[in-house]
Amino acid sequence: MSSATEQKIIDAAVRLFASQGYDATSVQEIVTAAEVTKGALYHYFRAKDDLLFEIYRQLITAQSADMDRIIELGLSSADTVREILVSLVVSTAERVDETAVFVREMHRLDEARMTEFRAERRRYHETFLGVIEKGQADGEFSSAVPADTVVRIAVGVVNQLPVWYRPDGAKPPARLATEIADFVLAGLTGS
Amino acid sequence: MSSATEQKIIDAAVRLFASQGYDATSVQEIVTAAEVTKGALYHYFRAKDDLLFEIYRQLITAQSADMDRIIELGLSSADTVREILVSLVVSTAERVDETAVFVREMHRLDEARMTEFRAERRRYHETFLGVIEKGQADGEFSSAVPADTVVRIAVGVVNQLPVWYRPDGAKPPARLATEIADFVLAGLTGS
DNA sequence: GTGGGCATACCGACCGGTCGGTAGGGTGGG
DNA sequence: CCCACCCTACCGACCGGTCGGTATGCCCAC
Repeated sequence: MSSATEQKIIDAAVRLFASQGYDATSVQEIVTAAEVTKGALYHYFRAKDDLLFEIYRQLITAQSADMDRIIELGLSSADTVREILVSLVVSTAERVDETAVFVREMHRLDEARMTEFRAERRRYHETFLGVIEKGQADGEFSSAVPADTVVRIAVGVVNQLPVWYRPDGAKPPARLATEIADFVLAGLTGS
Repeated sequence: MSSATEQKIIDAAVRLFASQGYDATSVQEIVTAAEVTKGALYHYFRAKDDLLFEIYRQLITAQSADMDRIIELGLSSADTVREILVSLVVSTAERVDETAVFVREMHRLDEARMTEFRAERRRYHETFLGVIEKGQADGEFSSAVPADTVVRIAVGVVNQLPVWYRPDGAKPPARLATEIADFVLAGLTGS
């Protein structure tokens, strides 16, 4: 449960962190943008980096839930991979700022949170990896390229999306998602 | 021409920026790590962010030169793409720290340098794009997926490489490069 | 002797975080 | 019904400390 004030602060923080970076954004800037005061911020958050962690948590939770939901559908390997990629690209496009912050400032987490976060990311990777390896074992995918490299490539594109994606660009997110999925599947099934 | 002191400063800066981030690294830390003093740093650089720009410049210059050299060989489209990818992956693996800094702190450049940098990156992208489009026009590659998406995917993997690549990992850079190139080429030629 | 290559001491701005205080809505004893 | 009490949400001036940058001068190679 998060109050309206709390969400306003997070929204402002995401926007500012994405455009200027975490360290370059002062707490004062955040509260000014959120139209609250420092007192309010430190009432809800113990420290500035709690904001970062909260942003990550929201993002990872949503992505993991998406993937789990898709896998449970029990589609073919190819369709599962396609759905995972499409949902990942579309949801990332909807949250470019969060993703940009996440990619750039991840390393600023403290030890404990970094460990927790790495575990969650590892789980995500290995689930995705499992889907591809199953497809290769079934003969549905080519085994020419190792599954872990394919996962790296897929995750790589998505994480770089904030660098070039513009909401007002020529290609809508769904189109981009389809193109990326097509390419990855062509690489998996071809040759 | 850069003096030994100048290069020591840049090397130390790259290492520290990569592990802690630009803002979280103080000028004092840099000069201590480089075993020089602030006087020396401000003798060679006008400001802290000159260091950033110098790091980018060295990276982009090297990559552009690599690509130009490969294109001049006049290989087939497939071999040209393969060589570009292999050289990109290998040289990025050799410069993980520089790439990590580049990806994470790029947005901190001031207006003028950002414009200059964007022009250089654009040139790189369009050259790569041209190679792929030529292959598609010749019928050597499939046109199923637009060339610009392929470029985005390729550059995306490389830029995310610092996140997961470890020099002491199981796969040597050349192996990784081959796998990535195989996958991209499978996507380009298949289906 | 003079200028490039530094060293050292220092400045002012700014930042994250604190802390004493307040406004206002709920609530329970009389 | 009401008022004393309290508690949550919030305010904003302020502090210790750090940081990028500068001013000044030494020193040695030419």
